[in-house]
Amino acid sequence: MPYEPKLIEEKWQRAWADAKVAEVDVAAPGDKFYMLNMFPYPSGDLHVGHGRNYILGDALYRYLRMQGRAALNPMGWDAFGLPAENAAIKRGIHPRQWTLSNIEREKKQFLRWGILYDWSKELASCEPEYYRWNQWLFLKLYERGLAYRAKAPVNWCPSDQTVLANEQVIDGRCERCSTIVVQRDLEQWFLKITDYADRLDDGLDTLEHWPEKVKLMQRNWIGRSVGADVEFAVPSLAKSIRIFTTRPDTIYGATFMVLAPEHPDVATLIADNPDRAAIEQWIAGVRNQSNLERQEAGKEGRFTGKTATNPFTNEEIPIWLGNFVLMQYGTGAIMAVPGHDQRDFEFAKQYGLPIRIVVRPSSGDVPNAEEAFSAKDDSATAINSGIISGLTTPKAIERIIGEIERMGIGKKMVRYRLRDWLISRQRYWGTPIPMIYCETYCTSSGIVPVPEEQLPVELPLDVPFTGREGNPLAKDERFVNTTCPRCHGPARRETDTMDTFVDSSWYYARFISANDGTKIFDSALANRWLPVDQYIGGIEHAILHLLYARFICRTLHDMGLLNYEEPFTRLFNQGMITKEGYRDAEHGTWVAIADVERVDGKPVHKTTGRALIAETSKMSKSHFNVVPPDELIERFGADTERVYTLFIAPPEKEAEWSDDAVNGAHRFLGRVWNMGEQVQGRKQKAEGRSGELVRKTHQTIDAVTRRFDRFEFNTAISGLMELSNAIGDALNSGDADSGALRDSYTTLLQLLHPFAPHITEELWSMFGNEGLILTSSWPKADPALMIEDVVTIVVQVNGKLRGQVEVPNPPEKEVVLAAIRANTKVQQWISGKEVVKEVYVPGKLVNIVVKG
RNA sequence: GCGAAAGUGGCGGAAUUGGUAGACGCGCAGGUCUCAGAAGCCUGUGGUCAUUAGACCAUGGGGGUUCGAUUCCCCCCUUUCGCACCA
Repeated sequence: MPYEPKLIEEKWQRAWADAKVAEVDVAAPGDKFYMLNMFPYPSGDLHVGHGRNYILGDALYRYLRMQGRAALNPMGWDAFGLPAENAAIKRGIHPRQWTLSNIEREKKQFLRWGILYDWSKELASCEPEYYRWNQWLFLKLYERGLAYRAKAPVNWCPSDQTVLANEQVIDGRCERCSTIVVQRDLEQWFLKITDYADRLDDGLDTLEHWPEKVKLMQRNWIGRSVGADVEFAVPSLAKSIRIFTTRPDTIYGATFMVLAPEHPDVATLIADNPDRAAIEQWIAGVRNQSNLERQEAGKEGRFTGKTATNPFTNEEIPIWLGNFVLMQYGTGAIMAVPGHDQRDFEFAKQYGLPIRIVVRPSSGDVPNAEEAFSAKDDSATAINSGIISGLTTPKAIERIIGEIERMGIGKKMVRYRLRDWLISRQRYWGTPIPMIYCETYCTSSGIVPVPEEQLPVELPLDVPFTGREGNPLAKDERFVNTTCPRCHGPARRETDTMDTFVDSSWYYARFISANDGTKIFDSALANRWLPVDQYIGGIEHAILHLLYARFICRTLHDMGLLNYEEPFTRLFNQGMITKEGYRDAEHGTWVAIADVERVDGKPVHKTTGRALIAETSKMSKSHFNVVPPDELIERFGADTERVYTLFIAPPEKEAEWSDDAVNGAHRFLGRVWNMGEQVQGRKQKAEGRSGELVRKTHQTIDAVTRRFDRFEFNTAISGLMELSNAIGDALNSGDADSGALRDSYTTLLQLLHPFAPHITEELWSMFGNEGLILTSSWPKADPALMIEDVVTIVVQVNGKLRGQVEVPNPPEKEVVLAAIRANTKVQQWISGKEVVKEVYVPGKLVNIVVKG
């Protein structure tokens, strides 16, 4: 019978589903292993690039099962978000309907791939059963002072009438309509992640099994800087301005001060300046610029007309305003040390401000006219710096901070680049923020939280989607108008919804109690099953999602709901799948494959004849380079796609999809299939000649197991190909008896099962085995059976390969050297020469060093 | 600009601690089966020279350490990714 995946794959998918093999009773005892693929946004069609993530997770899941672990592998849907709303506007489908039908489609795709999830714990963040706990979490954060409302400059799209997240701003424009994004001051809800900056930074050190790259990205994002706050007196106004610096040791070189144009003291400073009107106009111009425009404008500044006193040199230094100083970082004011900061240097050059050298690099080189010496050089020394002259940089910093604190003008300070998390979205398809504004102001702010027992604040479903006028929620009077829970007077509901990153910051815990309508999750169970032992997902979530999840996990810890601070013990980031696509050589627009033809071997557009260039990039609809799994599965089967996907490259690396190379994986499975019948048909004994096959089998068990543990799926599969080749050789040569062949072959099936689950279940049952191969035990390698009878010792002369000798295992030095003396080829290379040295690496090689 | 990772055949990629470079697969070539093709199956396949035996060269480039370097150290080049006026 030929290998026809179509005839067997559905059958086993049904068998696994009927047996509910992946369902886990979280209350039952067992050697738990919680693995999790990042839950996807249900966008509709999945392609083979998406498949990589889930296929490798499923391979791991099946391996763990066979190892006897109580493996939990749940799946859900990150179901709120912008595309659903856009679909509603464009095509008149309700976001909920659009989302649910996408979920249905994607779920079918998972089934077709043969992926096993515990669907009894399925969740979707757009359902009230889920988002009511999102709201509950928000209330708890509010109670603890971790959720607050404040006016803040935000990205505002004037066309879509909404706030945009930073990641929705592409090159200064709205990702949806390409309108230039402007900064606007709006009242928004924030979560106080900055309170946890230190703990989030410190926690990274405990994450041994996270990729260094991700930890580094998070560290940079948090941007912890140790320095000092220092007050500079402004004598003419009888006040002082506070600056933050990481290099207080250069304070003797501070020859001017620069404030952000938004700095609150600016108005006072320029109040009596004759050029006040012009300066104010300049400030207004800067404030109106987008961040992008502001940076592209280059460094610009204005003199306020006032001076501050450098507390160490006692000089009066001018106070400037500068577009390169950010109000959101530090105190919005800096002491400028143009001798040792490149930015200050450029500004000083531009406006003719004095530059003073106060640090000598350890190399002794004096700074040149082109740049400031700002490198981190721990052995540089302070010069022209009064009390700290002669001290190395670290010592000088310590000393000067001591002096600043003694003088009472400042103190050591740690600051972060990280900002508080803005979670308000003027969008419909998200979790309503459970807050009420009392119109009679029964509280001082008028803000009253929705009482817990009134949750969930449900998203009304029958709202019109017209597109251009902002959030439909704000227009729904039935939703907006309510009564104050405190004073029962008239009140209005908050109409902003939450950033969907809130939904995904705690879902991993909800899976444990997915169907519990009484609480967010059961703490005892969560503490047993969490943290997640293995988290799998894309590198694109290296910062935001993972940082938010680590933050929320800590707040849940502080509420006493969880007894650990890090949600994910091990993290794995799979690489992207890429494929060649075509774009117009001139305009760069992507062209559908159907419109490409080759003329003289060069790609051109079929109808316009324009020249095209081939370019390999991330698989995506807009690049017209997606490979849909359906056709592939129809032709080769899901097992082939799975094996190819994992064989293509190491899983963490980017990999280019090749339609040709898929054949190789299919051929391999075809050979395994055909061998099954041959192995079964083989009856005779070939006595005592099975050693080699047995050895290869146990070596393969050992190698594949080790490679699995290290996520080296590509080499695990190549090892299985080697074993299958060895079985094929044994069949052809008749060198192994039927028992050894059977053992070796069924071992191959078990080792192959995590990669190719359907074909291996089929062959396993064909061999008359009881039960599923999935629930069989992972083979164990017997080290005694792995040992070779004979080992090959490599002989080098002066480090060059000159021959090899075979000796019985374990090799003895005397025997090896005797064999080498008997080897004429090797002797030719050393005869007549003086042997200086013989290096013997036991069991591996001999290197003979000769002279002359 | 700062930071990180990576450069190995025509291609994807292998190579425990420094110890036979190129496993496994794709592609290609030859053969076999077939009326023919497809699919199988078998053999070969880094480069140069040589009829062969074999020799030399070869892991981005250049140096170094070592009996021995894809692997360790220094310099340079290229590519990819992240951050980007964060004081």
